[in-house]
Amino acid sequence: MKILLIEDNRTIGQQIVTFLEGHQWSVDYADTGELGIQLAIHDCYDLILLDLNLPDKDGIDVCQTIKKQAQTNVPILMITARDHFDDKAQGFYAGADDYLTKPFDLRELVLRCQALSRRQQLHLDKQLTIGELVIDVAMHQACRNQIELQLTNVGFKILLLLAQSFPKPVPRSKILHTVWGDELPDSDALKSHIYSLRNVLDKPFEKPMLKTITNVGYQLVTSNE
Amino acid sequence: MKILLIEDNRTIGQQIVTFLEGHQWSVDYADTGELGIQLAIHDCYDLILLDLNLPDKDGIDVCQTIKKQAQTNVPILMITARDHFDDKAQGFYAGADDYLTKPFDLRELVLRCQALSRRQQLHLDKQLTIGELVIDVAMHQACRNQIELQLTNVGFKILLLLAQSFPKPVPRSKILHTVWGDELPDSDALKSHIYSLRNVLDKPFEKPMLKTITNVGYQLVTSNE
DNA sequence: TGAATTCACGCCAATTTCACTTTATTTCTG
DNA sequence: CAGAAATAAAGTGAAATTGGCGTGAATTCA
Repeated sequence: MKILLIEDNRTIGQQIVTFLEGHQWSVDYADTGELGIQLAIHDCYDLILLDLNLPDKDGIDVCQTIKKQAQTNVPILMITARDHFDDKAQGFYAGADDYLTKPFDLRELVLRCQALSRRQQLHLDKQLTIGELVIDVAMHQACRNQIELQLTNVGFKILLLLAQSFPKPVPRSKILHTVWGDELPDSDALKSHIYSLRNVLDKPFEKPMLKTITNVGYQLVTSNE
Repeated sequence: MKILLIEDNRTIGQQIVTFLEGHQWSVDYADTGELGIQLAIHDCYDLILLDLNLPDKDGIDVCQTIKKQAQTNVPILMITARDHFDDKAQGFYAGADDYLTKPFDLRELVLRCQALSRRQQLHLDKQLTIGELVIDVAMHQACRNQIELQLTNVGFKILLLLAQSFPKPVPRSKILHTVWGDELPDSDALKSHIYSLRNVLDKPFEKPMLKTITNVGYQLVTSNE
């Protein structure tokens, strides 16, 4: 899971980052609202932790801007010392998905992060069916028309991501992050993987399912289009 | 919104039901875990409020059973007096989407209900509708009269901007800036893109939607004008 | 040794440019 | 104050250009 933490207090920020990284999550850290917005819009995160009390910008504005401009529907968990009803109301109206008041138990933060991300990726251990394509996550296996696809590891990851986002297209950057995490390959390896994925997913069949959206990314489509 | 409340204490239950119904939500009420499970499985709710302290069954079990057997992936908000971390952890591991400890402000319950249902709704795509034109940002797709428009990347950007500003006209300079940023094309490329945008958006249809405002820019219009 | 990655080449669609036509707006003149 | 002429703005469509992406072989990695 890839998380963005927006928090001006570096001591608290570091503490949270350390704790979350202990859970095998990759955490980016922004100490100003402006930086937070930039990162949120240009990268793809699974979750954003937002402290409302920022020096340069109002946290509520930051939340609204991100919700409006981010490419994906990323959940936002607000962290703040303010615990009056009006503050919470303002936060939720601005689009927050959860609201935690300081001081809090770091372990509870983790629980709520998990709950939010779980909701995002609902169908993780079930069987996914997209048209004539069936993906079994647990079995690490995919079939099209009952014929098993001979996928490589990366190929499977890409296909799974595309299937989970179906019918929405997945931006290139999102695929890169999901497959390679923070350490992106130097050159464009994704292209080659898409190519070989097409060889097993599309080549042997009538109609292609993997569609390119120029300048954006890729998308799974079913025959009726 | 259709909500199921599972709560054994009838006084508290009635209080919550009344308050939620005041928000124009329809609330079903179950005072035992068994009844709650039955209702949750056979009806479709947008949200389930579950008190953990039930007489006949453990609330955690109820939560797990519902998550497992319900047809839809309905969000569950747990309500309980238990405030310890272990309790919360148990609740979240059982699949809870949010966790509220008694006593709580009923208005906060409403906020959290809204946040949960909103997140659920977001999975359905947000669409912009202007007259007979429908734009789906996530799908990167636009339809007029149910007919998909074959837009280029730039064409889509322009149309989206026009739609977002509807019914106001958008000045040329704004379009240029949105599509090309700071590095504007040397000659007047926008003219050509408007031309080709008209070819797909207006040509195949009865009435044009893309109107020129001389010396200013362009504007989307609906037929009744 | 098979999978992952890099690289170079080439195609093609999207974009840009340009020359020309049409339409709108202003200015000029009887 | 017409109505014509001049000027500016926008539309049209084809040709030129670019950049993104597909392709498959070569290379590295694990």
